[in-house]
Amino acid sequence: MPELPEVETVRRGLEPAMSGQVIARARVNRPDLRWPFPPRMAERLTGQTVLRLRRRSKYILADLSSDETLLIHLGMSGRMLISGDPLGQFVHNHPAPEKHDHVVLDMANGARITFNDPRRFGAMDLMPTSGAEAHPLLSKLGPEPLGNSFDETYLVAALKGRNTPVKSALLDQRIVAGLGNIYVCEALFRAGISPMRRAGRIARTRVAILVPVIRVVLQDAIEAGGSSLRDFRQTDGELGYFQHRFDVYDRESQPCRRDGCTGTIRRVVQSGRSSFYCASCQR
DNA sequence: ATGGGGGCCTGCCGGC
DNA sequence: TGCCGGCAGGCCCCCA
Repeated sequence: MPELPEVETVRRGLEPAMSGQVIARARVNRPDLRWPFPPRMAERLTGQTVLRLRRRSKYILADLSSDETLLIHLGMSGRMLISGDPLGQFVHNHPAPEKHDHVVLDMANGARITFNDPRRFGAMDLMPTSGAEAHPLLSKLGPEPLGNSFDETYLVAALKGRNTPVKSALLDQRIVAGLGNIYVCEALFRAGISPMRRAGRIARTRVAILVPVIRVVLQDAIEAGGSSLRDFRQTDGELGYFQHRFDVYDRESQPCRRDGCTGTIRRVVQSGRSSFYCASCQR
């Protein structure tokens, strides 16, 4: 579900409750999500201090005082909700447990972090902090789209010779890590590039436009607290609101929002996923 | 190597 | 009101 902006929103939401704080008790309510949890996960979490919370692509990484790192992926429907009174600013107590509450972390500061994931496409794992980037889920990821190494030169080279539609190429996490269906659609609209265009056949000048466009879309979405369509919630349960700013995603048959364009947003299916675009604006 | 499709799960929504 | 098919923001794996 959550793409880079949603994961970053969750990471930022977790920071005040978790960063620098001790996990007093970890409860693991089932043996697996998408994959089995690592052995003795609850014991390995209990008593550890969370040194810091990082994000890589759509993964949250919690570095622990045990020199292990907890990897968290929200899959399609995963939520990390905070309850309790970590900073003395909330009056409510922990809510009643809900179906699909799979992992619960009680922090020594009184905060409770609940991982809820109905579809169980999410994941958690533990690995040594040193060499975490070698984890099988992380080792093949491409550059961070908000990082310095993602630039025109890189993207031109990465798309070169690719016959696949640019839509599929930008969803490929080995090319750039963190984009999903929504933000690829939105970025291609802002760049005026058709999702069906072959990745290797985009003029360099247009790839040069695409790079900053991707960055700005993601930054705009982070500032808006992500997009909430069906499942996504921030750590306080609030909705993000970037969905109100979509130009094309989920806007089939609605008018194009670009000034002066009289086109209509269309939906096509590309490798099993919906693409939304304006055929007048995007070539 | 590259590209496309299936499958994993549950929940929700629209149509009948 | 109830049932059923279709669909969903991700990602791994297999096949051609």
